[in-house]
Amino acid sequence: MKLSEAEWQIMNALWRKNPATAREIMDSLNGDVRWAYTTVKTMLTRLAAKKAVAETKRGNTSFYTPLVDQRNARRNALQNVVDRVLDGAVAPLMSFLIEDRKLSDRERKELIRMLRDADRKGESDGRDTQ
Amino acid sequence: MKLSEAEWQIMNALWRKNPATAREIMDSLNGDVRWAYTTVKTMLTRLAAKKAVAETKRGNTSFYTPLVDQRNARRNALQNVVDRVLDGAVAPLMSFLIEDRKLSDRERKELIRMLRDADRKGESDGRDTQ
DNA sequence: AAGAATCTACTACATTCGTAGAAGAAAGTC
DNA sequence: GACTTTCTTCTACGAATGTAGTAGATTCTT
Repeated sequence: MKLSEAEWQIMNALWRKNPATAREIMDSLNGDVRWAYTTVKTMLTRLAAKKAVAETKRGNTSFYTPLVDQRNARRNALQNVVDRVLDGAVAPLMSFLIEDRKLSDRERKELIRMLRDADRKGESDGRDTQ
Repeated sequence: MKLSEAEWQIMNALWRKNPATAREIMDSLNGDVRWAYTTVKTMLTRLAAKKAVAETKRGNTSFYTPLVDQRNARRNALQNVVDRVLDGAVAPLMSFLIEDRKLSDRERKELIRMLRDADRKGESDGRDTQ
């Protein structure tokens, strides 16, 4: 499942509120996105065509629901970025997280904790993906 | 500077070997990419048009050089992914790194170290971006 | 019920993207 | 020098993307 940037906007709105009508989605789009109602409808129709969302009618109004799992979709997108953009390396992802200071103290500490856990696990089964 | 997926392939090849001719780039493209020579040329022409690469002629052959900084280009791309795909959150980036086990033991340990450093820094200036 | 507001389905249209092919010029090979 | 290989520049072309407009059907409002 490959989504365009505009489609991600819609999906993110839908994941936030589900199910939702086209208008609700339009209203909950992120700040810098200002689309005509019919633009939103077009995107939804396209997403329905590629089975990324389901469309259910009640009265003359359609309600939309995501059919793809958010976590999964994101993982695929990230993997794609690693492959295509980062040329397969995850190191740039780490520097992005750390050097570009996208993390709050809380996030940083949480990440350290998660890593320690993974570290313990990694040692026990001795895996080394690199 | 916005690059398409195909353009990333070219740029990554160019960053690996710089300067390079169209044929060298073609030959050093990543495994799953098999483009006709003229396809590579087309991409290079387009990249030159958008000032992402410079083209210099020697004899009847062009040599190409990246004009955009790799680190920078990647950072922008990642920021864009965070904004559009991850809806502004970095948490999914962390789980991707950790849960999807993209890290070798070495990378994991390195990451922990980097985080500790950043952590110390974060404490001293008391910043908390979240 | 008449008019206003809202929905839907269809159509549109310029750009960008992926992916070359053709034809002619230049260079390498024997 | 003739033939082969390789480069370059131009042109092409369908699919995907971003971004709606129109017109007709429905529903709400008073």
